[in-house]
Amino acid sequence: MFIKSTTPPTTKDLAKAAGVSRATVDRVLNGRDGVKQKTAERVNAAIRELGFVRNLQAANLARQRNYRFLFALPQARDEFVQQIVRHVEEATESFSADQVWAKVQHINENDPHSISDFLRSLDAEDVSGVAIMAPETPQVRDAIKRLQERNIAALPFISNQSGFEENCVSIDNRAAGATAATLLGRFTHAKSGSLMVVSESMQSRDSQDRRLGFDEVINTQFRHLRAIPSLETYGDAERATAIITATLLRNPDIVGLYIMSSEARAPLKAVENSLLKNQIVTIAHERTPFAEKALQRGAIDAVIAQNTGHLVRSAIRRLKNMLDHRNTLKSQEVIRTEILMKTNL
Amino acid sequence: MFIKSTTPPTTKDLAKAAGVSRATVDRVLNGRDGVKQKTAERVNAAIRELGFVRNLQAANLARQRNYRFLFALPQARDEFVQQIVRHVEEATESFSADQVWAKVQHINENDPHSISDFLRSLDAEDVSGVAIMAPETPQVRDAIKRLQERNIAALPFISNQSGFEENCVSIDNRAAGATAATLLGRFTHAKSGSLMVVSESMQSRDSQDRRLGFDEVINTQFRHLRAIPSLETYGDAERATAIITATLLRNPDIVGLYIMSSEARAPLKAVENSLLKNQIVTIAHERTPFAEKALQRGAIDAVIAQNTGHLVRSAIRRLKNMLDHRNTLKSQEVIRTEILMKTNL
DNA sequence: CTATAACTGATACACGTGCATCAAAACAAG
DNA sequence: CTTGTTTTGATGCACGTGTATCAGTTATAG
Repeated sequence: MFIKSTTPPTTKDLAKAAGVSRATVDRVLNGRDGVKQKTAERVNAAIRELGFVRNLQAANLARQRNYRFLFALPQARDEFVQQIVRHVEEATESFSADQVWAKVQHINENDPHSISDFLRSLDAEDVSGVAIMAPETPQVRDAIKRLQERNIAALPFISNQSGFEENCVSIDNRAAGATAATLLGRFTHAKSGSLMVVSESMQSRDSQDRRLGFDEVINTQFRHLRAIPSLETYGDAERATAIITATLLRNPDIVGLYIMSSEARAPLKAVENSLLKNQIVTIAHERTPFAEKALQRGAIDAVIAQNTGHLVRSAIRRLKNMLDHRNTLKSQEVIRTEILMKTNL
Repeated sequence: MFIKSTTPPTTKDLAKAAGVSRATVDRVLNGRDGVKQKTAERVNAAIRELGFVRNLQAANLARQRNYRFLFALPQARDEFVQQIVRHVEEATESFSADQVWAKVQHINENDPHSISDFLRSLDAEDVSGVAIMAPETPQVRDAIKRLQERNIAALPFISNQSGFEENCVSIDNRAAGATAATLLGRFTHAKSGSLMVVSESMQSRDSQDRRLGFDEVINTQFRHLRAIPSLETYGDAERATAIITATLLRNPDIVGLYIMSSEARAPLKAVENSLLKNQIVTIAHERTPFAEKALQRGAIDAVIAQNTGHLVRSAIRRLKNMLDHRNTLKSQEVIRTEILMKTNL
């Protein structure tokens, strides 16, 4: 149990223990200069000895710190983005008592130049940190680095930005693809057959990674199955219907479908209209309201997803930790690749 | 974006807006009496108008509040409990700057009387809240209620306690069982066969719920499979080996194994020593180091698990919210039934 | 040994809220 | 109207830390 009524040590206690004044303790704690090394060491020794931990509440109160975060999200308002928006709003409500606010700002994810301009326009007075969801480009990568120089915390969000592996909220897309492949392979009972892969675009690194993980598993563990080249919908429902219907006709041996993009509506409809609908095992991405319903009625067999709420809160915590100069608890912030079925919604 | 340099409204602003003094605002905010209804309403109107949110940091500082939480866990030191202990320690580290500490206290989970005694012995000066992991009994249920009366937050943790559905960190065991069944059913390619279910004990409600969900799915969706009665190990490795080996011999058509208890070691060994080892699809529970290794080498096909770290942090947040009188964000605290495979560890 | 620089201490106020006390004002009952 | 009660205001200190100023103390260089 806890030792009865012990209050945690304060800077006052520190000063007494180290035999210095509170002013000196303050200089050491906040890295101001003008302190002899020997004195600083005495203070640090006292910190270790007493197990002193700075009271963040009091510190933030004193320096009037508050946390204003921006989520820079794609303009495309697909269900996945909408989910994120919703969770940002939810989070801002539950965090407001802790002086944390978050807002969404839509950006043109395909115009790196405008993103970079936008990020440059931010003022540390207005926003303390930004979570950026945009494809990887040199401009954006640079802009992020420059933000950090101006004391604005910046965090690649969901989309990968190489060079920030250690400090970003991202998804292991390769694992996601591999998981989808495993499920497809094991759910399918056919002796042989083809697997259809549908994506919005294979340009993005996310899609490429997913496909990579997918092929890896199919080619090594399910050699009786054959993954055909990815179909690209370009976010166009009509095009999606057309190419999928055509592919189904051309490959009557299709036994599985992997929908990599978050918009599953059109691809699924095309399959459901075909004759094969009950014999095709379907795996989709992202937990959207549509995907949930499809799971319920059995049109989709499993969904690979990230917990969007968790993604958002994780980003907020990471941004906050960056500003507080404390290191993030790794295990807390690992974003799990979730598998959802009808039974564990 | 945020409005440039706006500071959130304070009680002072509230007082001015409502045309009363800070003392009156204080009386309203903290529910002290001696305020005319009409005045209180003026203050509340101002709160709504300004969007005032009490600064918890400042409030906690003023009232010297800190959060000391206790996790009352079973004495049995199986891998699952050990995981929880580890995460409690980890959490206490990352939360200490926010004046939150957590400790573990092992209790005899099978002696409701001693648990109740223990809970009664707690003093609000020492501990602000308790998360209790113990089987449901009237004594424990009562003790929890009495704790709350003494201003100690109490939270049924993982084990179900009926009557606290709305306010506990728990697992949907029925969904877990159903998910296991679905996976077993779909992973198994045999035309017919038996499924073996192994549990530590079928006494606990958790086990019963899991079995219920399991049977429900098998009996409706996989009628070519037959779930045989649960085998109980009573936590005894030798006994486990013996009964499982015997069952395997008696039922040569076994194609699937569902290990419901968190200790998968003995059951798995028994199966691996048998002749059928490669033909049996195995689903286990809880992400323990052993289970992870077994997944890697293919001895277990999937694991149904809760994210222990998330469980612990969720409990801490809930306890804190109870004391702060704010309501918990539902979506944040839903504990997902996770499916783990080799590819998404 | 002085003159200067580098360090340290003392002191005060701020942040937003909780809490307590006492006086002043408004109201109700007789 | 007086008396007593209820409601309100004014004021002050506390919590733990950040920040600033100025005086006082050492150390260092010349």
